[in-house]
Amino acid sequence: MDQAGAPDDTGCHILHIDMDAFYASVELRDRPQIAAQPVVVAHTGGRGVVLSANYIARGFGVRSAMPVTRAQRLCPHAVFISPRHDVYGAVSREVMAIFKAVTPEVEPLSLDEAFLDVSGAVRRLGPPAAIGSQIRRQVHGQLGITCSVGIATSKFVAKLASVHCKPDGLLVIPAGRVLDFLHPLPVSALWGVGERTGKVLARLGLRTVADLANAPLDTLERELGRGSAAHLSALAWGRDERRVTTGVQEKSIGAEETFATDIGDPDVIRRELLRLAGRTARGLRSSGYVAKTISVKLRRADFSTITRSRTLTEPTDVAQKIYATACDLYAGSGYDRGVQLRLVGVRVAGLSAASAAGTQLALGERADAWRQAEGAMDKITSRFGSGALRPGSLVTPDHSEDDRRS
DNA sequence: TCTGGGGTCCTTCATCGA
DNA sequence: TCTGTCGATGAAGGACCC
Repeated sequence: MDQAGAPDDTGCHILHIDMDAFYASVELRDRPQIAAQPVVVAHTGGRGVVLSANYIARGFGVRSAMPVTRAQRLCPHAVFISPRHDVYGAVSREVMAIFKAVTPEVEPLSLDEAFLDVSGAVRRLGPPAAIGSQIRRQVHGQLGITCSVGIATSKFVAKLASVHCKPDGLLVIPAGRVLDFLHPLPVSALWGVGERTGKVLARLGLRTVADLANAPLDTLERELGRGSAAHLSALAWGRDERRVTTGVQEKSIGAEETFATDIGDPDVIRRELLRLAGRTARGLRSSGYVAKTISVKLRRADFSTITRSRTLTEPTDVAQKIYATACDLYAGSGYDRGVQLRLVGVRVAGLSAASAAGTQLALGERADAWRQAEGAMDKITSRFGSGALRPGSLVTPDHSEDDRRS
């Protein structure tokens, strides 16, 4: 979908690069014998959803985030593959390395996409469109997968451009053509318009970005709140001042789990909280953070969800502390009286560098002992795998720790 | 149809201290 | 001393994204 002729990329220094059907493409690269078949990456045999589908499967109506059971009905002859997150992570690091060889101004958004500001690379590598083409060739040649590149004067328009030229395309939106490109699009194309906001806008008769751009701001404020109204109105006029930022700091770390079948037994729930607290604490330690606020998420069988949180007096990265707080919050929710749950989650926020918090942590001798013990466990699991060590309460005769997963 | 898991951001409400 | 106000902060929930 390359544009014919040389597009006018003057001033278009922002590139949005997005791998095409990333997980599925990696799987196809490693199994070329199924390249002509519909391929779906998902956890099967439970309550999983589709993580990625190749374009053949999409032709049957299969989409990301769709329940696996539905995907199986739509495309029963598809090849269903369990995800290999470690492989995707490794490919992602190679992709990001290619980007960083072009410019240090790289802002990863997820494993498979990033913004690049190439204003500093133009003199060395040529105009933005040429840089985009070079990156596409390099990703394909080096990694065997394809990507799409959107090029514009702002992040938001660059992102829409890459969506527009998928798969395996490159699209430049010249500075003077932004509104021509933007205004015919449906409002759902805007960042921040999901199912809920889409319904509100539809009720107001606003279907295209042009409709939204020309809507009275006070009406939008009344319906959506001041912040969202200003945000969407600015986007609808192509205004997006956000710069490409590198080294974005994480704000929270957590883990959650959906059970294969709903569970009401508080002992089982607490065991799950212990496991999730362990995963969360390991995430904190491997990133070098401690956290001050701990929250639990509890989702009932009918999908209604509550969260409960508590801020500690001192930050922690100790699983036992996170677990104890999570249990307290679970008890305080009243859900520990046999309420059937389909999901539990543990999340920590208010992150700060563990190195800066070291002296405070040492004040609690007991916490410090736990910390040292869990640090030793980290070393063992990093060497022998995550199954090598676990708290005694997670060892059951008939289940491995990870068998509970749907 | 039946909804994962990891996140961010925003809004609203309650509380507390000045 | 009492009351009202205001800003900061925390908690909770929801919408959204990939």
